[in-house]
Order: sequence, then C-alpha cells, then structure tokens
Amino acid sequence: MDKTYNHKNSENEIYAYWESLDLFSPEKSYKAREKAELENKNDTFSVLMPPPNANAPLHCGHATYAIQDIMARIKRMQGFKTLYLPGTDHAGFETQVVYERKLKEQGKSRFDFDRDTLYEKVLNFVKENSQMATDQLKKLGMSADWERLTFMLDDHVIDTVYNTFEKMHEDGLVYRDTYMVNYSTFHGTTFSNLETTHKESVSPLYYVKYALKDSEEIITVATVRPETIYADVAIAVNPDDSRYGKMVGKVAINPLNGKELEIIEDSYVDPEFGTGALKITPGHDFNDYEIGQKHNLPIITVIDLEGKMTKDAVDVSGMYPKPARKKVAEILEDKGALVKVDEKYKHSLLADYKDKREIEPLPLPNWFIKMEGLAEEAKKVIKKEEVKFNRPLWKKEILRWLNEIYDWPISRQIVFGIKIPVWYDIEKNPDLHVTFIDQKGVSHDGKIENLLKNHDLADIKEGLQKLIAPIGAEYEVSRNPPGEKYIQETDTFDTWFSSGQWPLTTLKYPNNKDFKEFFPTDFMDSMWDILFFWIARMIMFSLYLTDQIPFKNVYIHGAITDEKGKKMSKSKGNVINPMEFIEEYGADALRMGLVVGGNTAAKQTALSEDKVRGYRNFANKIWNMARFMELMKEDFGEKVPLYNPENYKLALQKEDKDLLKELEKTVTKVNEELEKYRFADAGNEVYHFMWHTLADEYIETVKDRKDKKVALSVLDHAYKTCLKLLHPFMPFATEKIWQEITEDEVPLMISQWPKV
RNA sequence: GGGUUUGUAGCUCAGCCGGUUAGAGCGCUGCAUUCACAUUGCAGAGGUCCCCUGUUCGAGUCAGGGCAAACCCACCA
Repeated sequence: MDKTYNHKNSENEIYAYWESLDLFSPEKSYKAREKAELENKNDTFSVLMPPPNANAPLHCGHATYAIQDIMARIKRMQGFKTLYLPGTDHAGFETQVVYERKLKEQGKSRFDFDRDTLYEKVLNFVKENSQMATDQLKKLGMSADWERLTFMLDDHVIDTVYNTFEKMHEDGLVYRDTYMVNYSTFHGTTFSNLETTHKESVSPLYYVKYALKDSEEIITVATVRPETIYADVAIAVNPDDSRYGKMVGKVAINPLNGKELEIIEDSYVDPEFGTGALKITPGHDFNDYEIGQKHNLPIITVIDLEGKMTKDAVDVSGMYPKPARKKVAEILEDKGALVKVDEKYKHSLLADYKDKREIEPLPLPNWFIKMEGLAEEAKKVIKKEEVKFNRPLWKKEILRWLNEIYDWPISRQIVFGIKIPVWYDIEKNPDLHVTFIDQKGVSHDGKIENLLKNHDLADIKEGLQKLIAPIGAEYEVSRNPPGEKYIQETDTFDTWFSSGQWPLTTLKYPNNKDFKEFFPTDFMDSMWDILFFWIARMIMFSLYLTDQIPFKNVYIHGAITDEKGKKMSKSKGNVINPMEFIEEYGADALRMGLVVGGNTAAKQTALSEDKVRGYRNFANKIWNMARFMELMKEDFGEKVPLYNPENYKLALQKEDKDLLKELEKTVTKVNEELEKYRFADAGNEVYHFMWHTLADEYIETVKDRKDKKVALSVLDHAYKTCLKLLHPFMPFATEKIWQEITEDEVPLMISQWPKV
C-alpha cells in the first residue's frame, strides 16, 4: 500500500469497478448476493434523484445528493433490492434563458426563428451538454442505475404527461380563462405566483386631478403608473371616508381621453394612503382586477405583449411604459391635471425570480388546473403522516400552502417545453391571433382569417411562432392534428407540470414492472425551496392518478452556504465549485464535509474548505490504519484467522473486550441515528470511534501485545466493521481499502451491513 | 401585515425525554515525532449557553416577556 491515500486515482478506478460489476442495477447487485443470507430479501427500497438541469454544471447544492446515495447504499447493504433512479430535467424556462443569452452573443434572438426550429436548436444544445451533469454525479459517487436514466423530454415521459392532461381535461379540472397573470414582457411568458418576487424600489408617485362631470369639483388620485390612466374604468373610495361620501355615484372625467369614470365605493381602498381615492385599472393591476370583477367593470389594456403601449394610449402609442410615463406626466402637467409628484416614494415592484425583471400584470388567456380537490387529498395523507417529513416544520409549511392554494396556471409562452396537446380548428376560430415567419424570414402577425387571404396554411404552420386563442375558442385535446385545418396551441406546460409527475414517469406508470415493484418510493430528498413547486405537486399528481402516495419519507435539507453562513452568489464571489473540491480533496471528503461536518436538516448548512480538508485527512488516516494493520500481519508471519466470537472468548484480554464493547455500542448508535435520518451524528460516531478509540488507543496496545494473533484478529474485525459503517459516507476510500485488505469477499458495496 | 426558524468556544455547529464537571470538528498555543500516518501524536487555553422573569429538588434544555438575525407567505395605488 502507498504511504498516503490517493483519491484522484482511486475514485475513478473504484467507480469503474462498480460499473463493471453492474452493482448499481438493483437486479444485478441483488443477484450478486443471492447466495448470501440476506435479511430483507423480499423487500425493495427505492429513491428517485431530483433531476438536475441537463445542461448546467453541478453546484454545491447538488452535493447534497450524497444524502440520497447514503440511503441507497445503506439499504443495499442491508439486503434490500435497491433502486436509485437518476434523471435530468429539461428545465424549460431556465434552459431557454441560457440559450437566449447564447443567441444574443450571436446577435440573434428568439424572434428570428419559428417555433419548431428554435425548439430543435435548444434541444440540441441540451443534448450536446447533457453528459456534464451525469458525469459529475458519477464523480460524486452516486450509486444510481444509469441504465434507467430518465430525461424529462423522453417519449415515455411526454406520453404520461399527455395522458395526465387528457384525464384532467375529461375530469373537468382543466379550464381556460382570461386571468390576471404575471406576464414578463422581457421573457415573453407568464410566471406563476411562486416564480415572482418583490423588489424594493423608489418611484415617483403622481397626484393626478380628475374633474367631475358638470361640476366644479375635482377628485385627486395618487398613482405610480400614470401611463395606465388610459385604461382607467372607475375611481374608488372607501365607503367610510366622509371626504368623498357625496361624490359617490358621480362621474369623473379621464384627464387623458375624456372618458367618463364612475366614482364607486370599495372597502379595499385605504383612506390613509395618498388622497384616499384610487383609480381603478383592471387591465393592469391585480387588486384593481378584483375590484373590477366585483363591480362588473370592463377590462381595458393599453400595454401589449411586447410591452409597448397600444394605440388606445393615443399620445404614447408604441412607447415602452417607462418613457410613456414621463411623457404622460408632461401631458398632465400641461393640462394642469398634475397636482404634485412625490419623487421619493418607496414601494415594492413585482419582478420575476430569475432576472428580477419587472412583471406586467396582464389579463391573458391561460390554461389552468383546478387545485382545490387535489390539495384536499394531499392534505389528508400529510396529516396522517403517510407521507412523513423529517421535521414537523415542513409538514406545517406544506399544509399552510395547501390551505391557501389557488388554481395553477400551467401554460407558459416559451418554446422549450412540452407542447400542450390542444388543436384549434381555423374555420371555427377565425379570430386566432397568429404570429409566423414566412419563407423569406419576414414576420407576419394578425388574425388567421386575414392572414389566410395572402398566405397558405402550410406556410403559416411551418413558420409558426406564437398563437393566442381568444378565451371562447373551440379546441380539441389531441396529440396529433385532428384534421387538415387545425393549428396546435403554442403554449407549453410549466416545467413543474411534468416534473410533478416524476415518480410516475421515471418508473413508467402504469404498466411497467418498475412501477409495480418500486412504487411508492421510500425516500425523497429535496431542498425546502421547492417544497411547494415540486414536493406538494408530486403528492397531488400521484394521488390523483394512482390513489397512492409517491413516497413515504421526505427528507428536506437546507441550503448550502459558504463558511460564514452566507448565501453563495456569483456577485459575492463566494461560490464553491464542488468539482474543484473533489479534485483537491476527493468526493469522499466533500460528502463528509457536507453531511457529517454540518447538519443538513437545518435550514442552511455551511460548507468550508477547512472542513473538507479535515475529512480528506480522515480518509488518509483510515488508509494508514489499514496499511499499518497489513504491516503488522506481515510481521506476524502466519495468516491471522477471521475473528469469531465463539472461538476467541477465552483468549480475549480486557482491552479486547473493552474494544468489542465499544464497537458494539458504535454499531448500535449508528443504526439508531440513521433510523432517525441523523446522518451527521451517525457519521461522527464512526469517525470518532475509528480515529480515537481504534487508532489512538487500541492499535497502540496491539504494538506491544504478545498474543498478536488474538489482537490482530480483533483489530481486523473491528476495522472491517467500521469500513462497512463508513462506506455509505465515504464510498470510494472504503471500497479501495477493502480491496487492499480482503481477498475472497464480495465488494464492500454489497457486503452485509453491521448490526448488533 | 401574517408566519417560521435561529441565538451555545475565535469559526461552523451537536447537545434528542430537564439530571454529575456543557461537547465535536476546524482554528489557536506549547511540546513531541527517522518508529503506519506532519494529511501525525500528546497536552493545553478558550464559554455570562443572547437578556429578564417564572416552573422545578434541579434549566443550555420547559413556560412567559424582551432583544437580535435569517427566511417564507401576502402586499397599499
């Protein structure tokens, strides 16, 4: 054996060794131990890998996948037929954003391509880079069955997603509605509430005068968005506000376009804010939209999907809202309608979570799923703890969200995703608004009825970019065109609509053998940030489709931060690349640093280089313990027999008995801690026993022992037991050492897990 | 505005059902080391367990109040 442990060579070599023996396959690893006395012979254990983005390198958070791998390795060693099923995600929106940045570098944008071409381009980009994520997961030591790797856009996944949509449609859970959505004119798509955030900002607050019809009176409102005054439909005051009581029911005149606006009462209005009078613009504000619905007010929009002012905003038509705002303020000033401007007004602006770009609330046709019934079922299994969380906190959180749930907008106006399987008959829907590029690359836009006067339907379909069907449009749910004169919906599913079905798609619900054998799965690990996005939806989809829970235990881990507990971010320059740590200290050390050096169940876990270095030293320590043991055995001359409690009872010295007792305690403790998913405590037990009891104390006594045969066989036994306990945490080093010190035994990975 | 979590050694954190003298890793100090490992060993320093009040024979742990930090949800034009 070398003087020090070399993780660089060993890790690659050992992973290849496992692969060559097919040990990641539940069937093969199970077979390899067929003759052994397996304890849980007839039981299976399954854990699904949360799919990382197929085309991005792994970040530190992915190193927490070690938790899943630890569970899989323990169960495998305990004799369970164990499936750790890996996969990758197309990450629709994320990927398209990345690809659009790439296009921008080439001086192009998504508008230069028709839908199908753009989709192909993005897909190829993903395929070119998709090895990256899986290669890196292998470097981390994941004992996943790569033969079963599922990609979110695999045919069978799309097939399941379509089946689900069809079933939901038949069950009346799918509807289209004009709905106030979070629309990003920058990204050209809708976001769900979960995907938006608020950012602090300072904007001018304009106080604008509205004259009352046939009267000298005026009413002043405060607004940060004067450019939407064109879309005002009413003015609201609080019913208890005595200042305005006598104005209610009267009519104000829109200072920009002269339209009449009724003054209405609504308790939503805060008399304390601004002037206590609120302009109602249902087309551009969520609260106004609700008030508008309540009072049956019309909806007017003056901003289009490209984010420009429409021709209804006469003076500023074609401008973007920000410059339009300034221009409108000038116009109001000229008209004497601008009372004052509070330049330092602080408020929060709605933005997308990804780029923090402003969100434009717009009433748009969208596809929705009714959530109430689905949420009810999910709540039941969570309350009964059929799905059990590792901390009570997460149970509480997920129930809170399920209690406040609202319908889920599942359509996204992006190209890279699974197309919604819906078709529109062009003859029945002459109002379809279509955008397409003709063969010369010229973009056309308009109602299908008009476009067909100058273009062939085939050309329109070929160059199709975007389609917006009016709310009442007739449609057919189908995977294939129902006839010649049909155009497919261009919206795609929200990423979470497909990943929410991950347990079903990966196991090939409903008829595949895997589904029958491994569903419901046993263990699901995820971070709290996608508790609602993903965990909750998987539970709902699974119950809806199979009446079964998708997984029995959910382990929610925390965010990985830098050594000071600060969030890693590129701008702070404190991002740790897991691959660099693996290169420098080894995957084993990284896994230990994360899972044993901190508490992964906390809301956040700090990872530091010092910690990882410490565990690299530990790997070297156990390597040298083995090396020393081998040297002592060599010195001793004859073959040291395997430890057997029956044969040795009488020959044992006090220190042997003490050690064996300690070993027993350690095994018990480790099993207890793991039972409770206390990985750090379990790992620490082994760490401490090996380094301080076995190495610092016992080995020192062995050096002077006269009955070396007894001592060495006790040492051999204790050490090997520890290697097994440590294997799930440090799979590479332990397996490598196992190869060095054993001869005829099965690989450590499928050896029998120690118990008392 | 509603909610959650956290506060213990220089740093990151354990301390689980209330029970001797409060622990670990890293860091720090001193010494040792041609003997498996300097990626080592031995020894050591370092704590108002955030503050106050209470319950208790006994509180880092339980209850009430405060202070501080982080996060989640909602969001006033």
